[in-house]
Amino acid sequence: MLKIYNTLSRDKREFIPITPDAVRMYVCGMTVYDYCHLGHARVLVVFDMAYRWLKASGFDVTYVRNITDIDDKIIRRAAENKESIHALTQRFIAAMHEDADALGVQRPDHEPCATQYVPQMLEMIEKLEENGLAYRAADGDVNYAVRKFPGYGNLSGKSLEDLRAGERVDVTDGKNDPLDFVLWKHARDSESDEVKWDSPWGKGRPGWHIECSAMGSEILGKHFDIHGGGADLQFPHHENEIAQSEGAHKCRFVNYWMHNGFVRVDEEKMSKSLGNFFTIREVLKKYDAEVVRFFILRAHYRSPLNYSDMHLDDAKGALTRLYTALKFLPVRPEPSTTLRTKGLVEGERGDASAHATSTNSRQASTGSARTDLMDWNEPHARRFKAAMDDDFNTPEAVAVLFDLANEVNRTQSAEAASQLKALAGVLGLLQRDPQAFLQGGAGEGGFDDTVISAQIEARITAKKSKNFAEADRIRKELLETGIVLEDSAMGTTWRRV
RNA sequence: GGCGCGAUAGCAAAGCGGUUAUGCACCGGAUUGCAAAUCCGUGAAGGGCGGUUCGACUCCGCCUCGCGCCUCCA
Repeated sequence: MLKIYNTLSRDKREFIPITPDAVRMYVCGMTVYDYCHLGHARVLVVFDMAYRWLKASGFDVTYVRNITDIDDKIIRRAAENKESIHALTQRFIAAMHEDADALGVQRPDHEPCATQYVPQMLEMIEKLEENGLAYRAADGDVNYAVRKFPGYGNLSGKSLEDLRAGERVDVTDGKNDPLDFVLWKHARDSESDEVKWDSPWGKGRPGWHIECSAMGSEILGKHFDIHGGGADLQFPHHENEIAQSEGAHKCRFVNYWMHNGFVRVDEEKMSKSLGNFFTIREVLKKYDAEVVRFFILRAHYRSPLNYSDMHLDDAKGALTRLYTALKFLPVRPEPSTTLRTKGLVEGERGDASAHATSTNSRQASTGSARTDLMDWNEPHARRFKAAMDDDFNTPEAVAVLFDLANEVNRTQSAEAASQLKALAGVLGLLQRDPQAFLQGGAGEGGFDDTVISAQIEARITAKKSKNFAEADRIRKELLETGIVLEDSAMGTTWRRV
């Protein structure tokens, strides 16, 4: 039984989908005007993990992660760069995909761009107007009348009074209440036609919050299961989404709200305004993408995650241990063809759901494709599943991986090795050829493979003639370039530090 | 100021009212020509003060400290 911590109820509860066996999930994605940083990487990886686990648990998942391709910062940046909005956003959407792909993030089922859903947004704003929740301000903007929505503040645990008491809310422009937010921004003369859309309220462009409400309901329906995003979106963004969606549709919007914790640098939130951010691609120059993914998954998604080279080094060492366990062992064949992949996915689904629905008969009929690949009754798998079902407790799940690695090293069991690879695969980890990972490294200079092989041969010759001084010299020389040699019964292998 | 989250061994990070988390580092042993890797073993913890309990790292209260949201932010 999967339990999810729901920000709305502030506790962990059993996950019950609206439609049996199906999950509809929406996650707030990126505003594309710059490269993604590690904070974005965390959202990508965390919800990819949730997506994978839901699928592995037998749910038919529809995952939507939007792209904000129109907003103040985009407009400003495009102007600075003297390029079109479209050129700018396309560039950074491509960059985002590169980064996400590198991190092993599966593409969502839908990746809608805000600019493609303006009609739906207009429709929603009109509904809000009809329902008496939106009004046209003197400056031409259309605003949401927050005080007219009774549940405002429920998600973030704030009351309107508390919010008003805060001195940080600007009392400006045409808002009836300082807490009201913009649904539709009127066009300014200075702005290019590229950011102007026709509307019943004249030319303009959508406010930020409306896009998620409109795209969510358009693609997933008015009421869906899971909505996620970074913890900083809890207020006001998600609070406003609720007000918009429930205000327009007059029905419940989302059942489970999930928020991931921040990435920090020196115990401070990584953010653009603080300037303490590292872009994904920057980090990937120094660390293997899988190390970064492992680093993220090794912490619980709701906890803060401190970034530093030291921690990445630590993660690399840990992942190395896992891959080392798989180094000499044959694991079951990779699903390389599409048919095979399809079979795997379906089997995964059926198998896990059979397990999830405990002891019924589905197991026999659906387990076949996957049974040889994954035995969910195996003790490690059970522990892994229990951990993941407990609000996606990946640190615990990863601990199971290490216990399995120990068993592999101890028993040299191909079954254990296969199980290790299969369970790790559920997290999007450990799917590469171990040698490729161990010998990969950042590839900053040093010897190439042929030189290394030659050196290893030379060392073996030296060892045979008991010339240990020479053998040690070669080993030391390689070590200085970051190559570690490991002798074993199977011969000498090497890896990069 | 309002609201919320957190404090676990040298570092990182989980579960759990009583029984080894896990990874890295450390120490001892096995293995190795020596290493590395691996295995076995030891050591190392729960911010402070109270309370509940036969028993608390785990529940409750208070305090201290840290972080976050209240403005764009993943």
